[in-house]
Amino acid sequence: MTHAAPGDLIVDWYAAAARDLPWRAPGVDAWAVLVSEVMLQQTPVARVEPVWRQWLARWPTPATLAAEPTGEVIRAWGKLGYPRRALRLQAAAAVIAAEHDGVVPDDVDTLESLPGIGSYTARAVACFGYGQRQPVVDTNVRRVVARLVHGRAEALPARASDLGDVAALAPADHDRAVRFSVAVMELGALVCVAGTPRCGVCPVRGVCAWRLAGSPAHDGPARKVQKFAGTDRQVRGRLLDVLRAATGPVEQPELDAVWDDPVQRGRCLDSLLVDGLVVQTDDARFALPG
DNA sequence: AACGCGTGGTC
DNA sequence: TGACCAAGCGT
Repeated sequence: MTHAAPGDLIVDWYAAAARDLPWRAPGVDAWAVLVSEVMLQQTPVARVEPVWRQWLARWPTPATLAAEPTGEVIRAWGKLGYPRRALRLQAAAAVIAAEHDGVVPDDVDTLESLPGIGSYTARAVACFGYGQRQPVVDTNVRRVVARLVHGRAEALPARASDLGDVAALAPADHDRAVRFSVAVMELGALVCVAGTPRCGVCPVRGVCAWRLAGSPAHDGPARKVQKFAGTDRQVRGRLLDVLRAATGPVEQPELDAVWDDPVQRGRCLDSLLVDGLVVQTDDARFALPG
């Protein structure tokens, strides 16, 4: 008797267990997929959903986003976090509009050359947006591969061989291989999670190298969790929050009120100016870019 | 290659 | 309750 390959088990599990997410609906185009993928970089699904709907209703094509004042784009990004992503997404839209006839490229290398689009996002767009057979490796997938294939408790740092590891798990059939790429991510997001994995409901528990090894604890160094309170990130967030809420340019004292330490405050405001998230007006006030 | 970059939910 | 976590990217 033959055993189903892990990739097939994961695809079949996905058919029954996948979340019903709007960017996975039939007819969602590559632009909508691209917007979702950039928003989902480090931001949870629940917070992305409403903003993604608003963006696609407002900017249904790359050209429409490219034509918008950047301040409006930053404002519409809202509190998704890491607002430089909004800047880069608009810059990518501008390249798509100017150099690709407004059509999101379907080639991984071309996608990867766009601002804010790296290895993960390029492959996600090619696979989810264009139905290509592509290994798509994010943190969830690296964790699944670490356990299922390598018998380790936690993901290793990203490395070039990740793509081959995932490709080796994919079913031979084209359509199933395409679905496998999203399915293995979903498995990592719902079952093979970072905290306590739900091995009892895992479709590949019987062939998982980590389980078969007795679920050994992670041996390497614990990865350090980044601080937030008191960091420049927090200060930048507060400064930008004031500017997003304002209808026009704001005076310096209004920004000074968000943080006591003038040195750190000044450094953060300057970095926002350097990033292009904030501009200074002729009369020395501050605003989102026009 | 390690680090900086936002925000809010969870246990 | 604060540590941990969430579909990365650029430098």
